[in-house]
Amino acid sequence: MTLVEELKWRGLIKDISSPELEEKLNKGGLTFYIGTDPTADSLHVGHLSSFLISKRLKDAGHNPILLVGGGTGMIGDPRPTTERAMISKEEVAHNFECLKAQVEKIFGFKVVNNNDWYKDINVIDFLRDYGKYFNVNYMLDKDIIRRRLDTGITYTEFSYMILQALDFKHLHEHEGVDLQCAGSDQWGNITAGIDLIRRSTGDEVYGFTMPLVTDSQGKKFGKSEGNALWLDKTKTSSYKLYQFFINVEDSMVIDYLKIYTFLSKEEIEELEKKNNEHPELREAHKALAREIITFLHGKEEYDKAVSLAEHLFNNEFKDLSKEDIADLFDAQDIKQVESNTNILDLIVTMGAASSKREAREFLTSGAISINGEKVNSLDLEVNDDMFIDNTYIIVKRGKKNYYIGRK
RNA sequence: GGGUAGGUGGCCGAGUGGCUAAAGGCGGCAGACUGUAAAUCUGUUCUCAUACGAGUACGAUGGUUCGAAUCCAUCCCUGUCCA
Repeated sequence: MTLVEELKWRGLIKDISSPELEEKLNKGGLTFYIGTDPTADSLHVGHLSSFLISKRLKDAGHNPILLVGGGTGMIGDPRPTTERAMISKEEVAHNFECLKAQVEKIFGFKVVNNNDWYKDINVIDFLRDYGKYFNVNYMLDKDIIRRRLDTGITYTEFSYMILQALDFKHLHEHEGVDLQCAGSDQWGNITAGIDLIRRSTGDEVYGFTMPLVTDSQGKKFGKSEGNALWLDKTKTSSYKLYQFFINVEDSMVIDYLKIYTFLSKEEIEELEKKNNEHPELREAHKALAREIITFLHGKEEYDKAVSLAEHLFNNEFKDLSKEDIADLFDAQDIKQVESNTNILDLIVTMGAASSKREAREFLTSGAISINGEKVNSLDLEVNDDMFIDNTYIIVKRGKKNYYIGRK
């Protein structure tokens, strides 16, 4: 299977700038880049699919560069709906440092910052050297701009595509970059860069995008309870990642294996078969969680997540020692609590409910368990006997939300 | 600058003086059923409160009124048309 055939099989190619790119991809030796803006201090699962492409291309003999947009991050890539809130320069700088460190650690690729070349371009040069290559009619024709015309878009965000085109050109001239890949929402920005380079230098460069990863409802994939799943394990524990992937819908799990893992076609087809015959075993889900967590955080973190899940879902934690619990849970997830308090207060201080009123609601609807036993009583007093190994107390809300308290 | 249509709870969207903490849908949370799946059904969903009640809220500020998301004034923002 050639690289392009594999990428297509995995469902990773949506738009491709020209047919000749396929040949070049199969041949190897291209220098390419992929970019992201420092809008937060960590990448999240939503970024993962397109970042993994850089790994696939690298393994096939291409040379990756990761651009973290310290400059573009201060402008804001237009979203389809509304204007972005601006991020302070200090925050962008901070986020940049975090992302750089993270990306180097996980992917091990060279990281560049577009602010390094923007800072020497003044307004007049910008308008003369780059602005002249962009007809406003051309810009208005881009899908993302058109969608914003009825809700409004500021000049700042309107200019974003010029900056990204400029990035492509800079990297083409200074780093030998001939290819840009990204998520499909970036297609307009990529083609803007290809056009700029062709018109200003005559060189032919390429781009391709991958489809947005969604769930079966067509919604963006990669959020748990509405929150992003961060690739920084101090922000999202391996256990949470494990839970997320193990709970993926059956109908999507094979697609996700193709997108998010490096398992071979044969291995994935084998898992597909198992998934069809015995979905309740969730072999495919387990493989998905295993591959991703091991890639991101290592085997040890993965084993820890599995062990924790087994204990929790088999209700085995009563026999655990305090050392086991301290080992299984991340210290950041353990809340300090006091004995001899009312159950309502306990639930609130542990974060399982946001107010006493809500805590009451959960208790009366049978959503709360303590150390594996359902609690309905509103006026239960929490005493020393309820702490495992006289140290920890485990509150469960709903089916799979666990909260750990330490005395 | 002028005309015009708008700005409602996380989102969409009804509501044109009291019965409105504000219909309905989506999303979220919880329960049942399951396989920690999907689908379905049920409850819940501004904040606080042991369900009494209180506080905040319909772009902003002021006003009319016993009473305003609803009327008036000024301002801000968005679309759209004209210049």
